[in-house]
Amino acid sequence: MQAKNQARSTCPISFALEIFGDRWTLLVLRDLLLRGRRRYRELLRSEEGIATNVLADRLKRLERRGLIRKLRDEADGRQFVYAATPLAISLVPMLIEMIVWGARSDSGSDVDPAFIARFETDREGLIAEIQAEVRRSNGLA
Amino acid sequence: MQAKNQARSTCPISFALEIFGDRWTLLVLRDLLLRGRRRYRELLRSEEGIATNVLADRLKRLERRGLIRKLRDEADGRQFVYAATPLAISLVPMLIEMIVWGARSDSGSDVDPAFIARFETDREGLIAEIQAEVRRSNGLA
DNA sequence: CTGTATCCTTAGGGATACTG
DNA sequence: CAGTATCCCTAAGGATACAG
Repeated sequence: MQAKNQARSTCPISFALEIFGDRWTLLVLRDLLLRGRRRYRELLRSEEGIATNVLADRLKRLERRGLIRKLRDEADGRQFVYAATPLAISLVPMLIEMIVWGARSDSGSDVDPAFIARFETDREGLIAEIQAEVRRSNGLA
Repeated sequence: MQAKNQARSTCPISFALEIFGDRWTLLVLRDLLLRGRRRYRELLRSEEGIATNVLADRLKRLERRGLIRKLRDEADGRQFVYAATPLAISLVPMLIEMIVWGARSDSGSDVDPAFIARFETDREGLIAEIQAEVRRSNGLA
């Protein structure tokens, strides 16, 4: 008896939603990919106030799905860090589009205008830079 | 006493998730924006099998949020159609990125390779074309 | 520090019957 | 056709105490 979720469709959006179609997963990925948070406690203290059990659950799911890996901190062997895999890093373009959409749609958002300007004029470069930064910080694990 | 959801953050991703951070909303938007489904019954018979009450609820939320409008069908005054607003249409780039990510990540997805090829070589054109098609079909309401 | 374990409550959502 | 209205049940998720 294989794990049978819920009648998997062949639609890629449906597939994506299986991974981050909930209220918390994408916020964790945001913190990992765009805010350089790599430790449990860092992820825990995000503005939205995720609960400890929920965070633990999301980290496990993301690891099972191959979006993150849990590594021992090289600087301090007693600590752990979560590193984004290439699969997660390839999600950056979508996250950027979501940020830009949200920033344009919500007057109450606090996105740096320089970020939007950069997006308008050099989308590819912006994405490449963010992805490079994640890879770099992964290397420093 | 204003409607107070849940400690709104100023993050645009958080904002976006308030609108479509669940298992169904984005599928409805997919059908409206990318599959030309405009009627209740059309939206209802998507492969994922949304329940009638859930669909009705999502359509109301989307209308309240300004992503769709419910219009009388001009061809048949007794029927209704749901039309994507510019706000929803501006979500197309993000949806496209999600599709491409899902298609690349899921071997079981059934995305047309020609779609991916077009994305690789002419992303802007592809997006513009899809958006134009939605606007056109809205005009025909 | 990095989580587990519990408890408890609510929202989400499937099934289905029904209505204008 | 285009939804409403229920019923019912489970999964999601807060709060908090505890553990390695």
